[in-house]
Amino acid sequence: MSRCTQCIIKRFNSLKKLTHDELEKFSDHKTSLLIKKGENLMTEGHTINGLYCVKDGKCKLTKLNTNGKEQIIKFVKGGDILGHRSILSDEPVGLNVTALEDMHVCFIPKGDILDMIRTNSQFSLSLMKNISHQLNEANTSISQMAQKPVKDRLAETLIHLEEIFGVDKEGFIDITLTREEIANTIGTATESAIRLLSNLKKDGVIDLTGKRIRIKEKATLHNISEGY
Amino acid sequence: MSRCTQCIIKRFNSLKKLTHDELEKFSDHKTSLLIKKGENLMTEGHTINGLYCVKDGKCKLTKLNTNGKEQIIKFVKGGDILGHRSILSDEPVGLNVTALEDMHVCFIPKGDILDMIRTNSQFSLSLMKNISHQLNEANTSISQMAQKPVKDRLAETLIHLEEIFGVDKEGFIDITLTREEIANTIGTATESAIRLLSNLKKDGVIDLTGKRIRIKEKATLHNISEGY
DNA sequence: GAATTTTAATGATATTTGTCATGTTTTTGA
DNA sequence: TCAAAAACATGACAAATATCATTAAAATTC
Repeated sequence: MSRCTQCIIKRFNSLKKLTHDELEKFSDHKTSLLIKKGENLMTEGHTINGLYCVKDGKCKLTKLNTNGKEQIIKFVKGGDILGHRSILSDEPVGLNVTALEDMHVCFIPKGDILDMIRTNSQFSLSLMKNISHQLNEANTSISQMAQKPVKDRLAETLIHLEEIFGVDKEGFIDITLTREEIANTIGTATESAIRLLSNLKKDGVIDLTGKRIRIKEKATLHNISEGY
Repeated sequence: MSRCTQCIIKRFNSLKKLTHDELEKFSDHKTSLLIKKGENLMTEGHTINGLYCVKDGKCKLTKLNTNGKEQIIKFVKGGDILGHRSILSDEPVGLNVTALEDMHVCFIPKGDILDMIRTNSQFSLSLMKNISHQLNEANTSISQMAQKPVKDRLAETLIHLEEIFGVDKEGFIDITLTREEIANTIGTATESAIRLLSNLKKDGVIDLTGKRIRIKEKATLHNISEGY
């Protein structure tokens, strides 16, 4: 099995704060796994006993509401880590993590992570920075969900998706989502999301080819996201 | 000036993980301040260089949206700490902190906090736990804002306010908020909040006496919050 | 303590958003 | 490759929520 020391992915997350020897220790205990498209890596309410490092693939982090509706809280791609919030707060997992395409992830046991936090304060600080940043993003999201109309939130989401996943060679946002998933991201009915996307296309702000979305006028989209 | 070692408040937050000597060090550098009702302790976008420990008083944490509307993200009372998210992620403050009544807070410089994180891993873990918990709460909040109707969110908020602030001897929730602040918490128009509160009163679920709110039927309120 | 400002309340109405129904297109899987 | 299922699209309508206008009540200030 490949070694963490050789893995390029660690450069993108808190594991970059570890020394060669520390990484070797992780390598000895880690397991690699493949999560196929549609499968769950973590499930809301369950307990996990370790941290996941996403080598590649894309996933959605969701919450099931009391009314049975799925809310997409966040998208995660290769390079990110998952599960640290749960093991740090010693609470069950708060979100479902579902693969949007096949994913390769590594699992590092909780004990190793906690040991490392005790001995490597740089690692510790990096994890705190990560979660603190996420908390700030979440707070912004609360505000936008509460105050912005659906149209504005859709515009915001499209820009955000392009930022996270980038674009392919033809300029389409490099993620495939159903209209329902887009609706569940912005917190609206699927039909509303479809209608608003159609309008944006009609207005020449975006291109739609099946599930593929290309932003044509980012400035306009940005204005819409701010209510203009 | 009073010493941290003598302060009862530290029992309620991460400072409880510090030894007597460590607290003494904080005491030497800390400053106490009074924030009067209506004044800001922190302002969105500003930089702070330390952590605040709230000795007593209550405050609201808000965000100003691009459309000029205020969103209340969280309520904080004596015992909590503030500003750690910002200094840990090395980002500007993300929220305005406004006193809802006079507050006494202590300020501990960033350098002392960061030093302590490096040397006391229990303190470090406690801070992580705190932020991780907050992140989980924020994610839940996103989901509820996005998916639940205003009425449900109001019911949820009333229960939440009672949990945080408790009740006075007559059973009224021990916090004074304007209708506008309640509206800004649940993310709706002030008129809508007023109407829904009046309905809850008419239905005998709550009592309203001016700004004072008493929950009469918590079970009913809980059902409403889940859409029944 | 009277005047002024802020807050609360409520009706009328407009807008936004959701739901239901229906048909089409695309994707999936035997 | 064809049938079934899922996803997409759109119209018609209903429900939720916001906005505007007005009045009443409460709090603040001079």
